Amino acid sequence: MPAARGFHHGNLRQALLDAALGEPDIEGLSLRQLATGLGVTPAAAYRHFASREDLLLEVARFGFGRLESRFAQAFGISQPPSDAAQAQARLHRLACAYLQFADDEPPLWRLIFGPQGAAYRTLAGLVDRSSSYDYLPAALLGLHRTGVVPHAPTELDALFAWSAVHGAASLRAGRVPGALMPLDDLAREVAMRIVRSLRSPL
Amino acid sequence: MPAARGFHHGNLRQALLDAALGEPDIEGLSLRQLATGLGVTPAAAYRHFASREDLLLEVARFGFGRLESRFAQAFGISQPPSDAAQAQARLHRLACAYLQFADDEPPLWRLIFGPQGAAYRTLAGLVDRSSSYDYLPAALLGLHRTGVVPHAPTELDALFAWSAVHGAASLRAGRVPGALMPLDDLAREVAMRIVRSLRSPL
DNA sequence: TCGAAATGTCAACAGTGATAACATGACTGT
DNA sequence: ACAGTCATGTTATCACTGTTGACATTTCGA
Repeated sequence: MPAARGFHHGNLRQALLDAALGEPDIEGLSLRQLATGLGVTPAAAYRHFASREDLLLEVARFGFGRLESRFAQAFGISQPPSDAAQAQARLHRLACAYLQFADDEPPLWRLIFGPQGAAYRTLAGLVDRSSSYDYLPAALLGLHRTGVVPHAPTELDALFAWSAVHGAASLRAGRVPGALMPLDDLAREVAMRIVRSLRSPL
Repeated sequence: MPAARGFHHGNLRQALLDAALGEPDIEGLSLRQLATGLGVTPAAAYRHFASREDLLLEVARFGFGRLESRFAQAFGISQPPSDAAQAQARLHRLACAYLQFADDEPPLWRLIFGPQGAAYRTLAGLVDRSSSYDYLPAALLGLHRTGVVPHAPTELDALFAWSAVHGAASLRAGRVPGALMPLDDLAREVAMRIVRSLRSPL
């Protein structure tokens, strides 16, 4: 258990993580710059992280936590929605949270969902056992329970919904022109169409 | 105009591009390794590319061309579909092409749609004026013309469709468990739900 | 044929991740 | 209070990277 302030620098580990979080291009950061920027020798970083990759993995882990807490807050109290409007609002909030994360913290977004993101996610064991998987299906189930949607949503329905939201966030993060509308509008349009895809007959 | 075979190596430029295409991690490639692997001095590469980034940009340009040609082939003859089934098949083929590209050439996919992808796309000026933008809207329009969909699809409809397909491809490329079904099935499910989202009332 | 342009080599620079050997601050048990 | 041990830092160094400038050679056109 590291003391609140060590001797030379005082929890350098956290300082490195914080500095990494402040970097505009996390994947491209330089350990040496980070260390010297903190007034410490490059080699000092290796007392706290086995490698550069290890640092990035830790940052990714933190980023996932942040995303998941956004989800949790957007999901709201886990009581089943009593109202159709409530159920739809919940889905809308989830879409907003996803998009907002991409908007608020592009470096973290790129780190997590970028090319190496898959590696980070699996190495950190963070997606497969993450409850992030569960928010969307739960929201869809709420739509069914409140009568918005006739059939109980399947796993494929959830995957489709996730694809749509994730895709929208990706296009937005990628500055694709069409996706650069006010965030709330985009979220609403996406959520609305997900609902439509679920209640269309056959 | 470079001769088919130069003197020392013979069109080194193309050889470098080809070698880069064969690399498992294009963004992370080493110019020196690439050059020495081709039996040539590192500095030689700079006779053909201003920088490493310039090489990657060229590769990205090529990759976009490949993706677009897949789209073109999937779209098929540009005659308006006479049949509802034809219109739906066209959308399905487009989804397949997108997913297949992600499946067939992960390195290119990551390069193009990864974190720096936006930079490459804009620097290369390849997305904004690319006809890749037009295939999906055209396919949706075909759905309307053949009576599959009641209303003429809007730009937002096209954006949503793109998000769904792109998101599915991203999740698949990211090895998200749910997306690892046979490609054809995934494409079918996604295309079907896009259609549903379009023909649902209100 | 001869000069210019294209294309390569060589040598060097600064910057990077990483490691081994060493130094020192800070805690811990007696 | 002291001695020892561990945690944490420094120094020096390695191999590797992108990039550049000065030089060499090959090819091609006037």
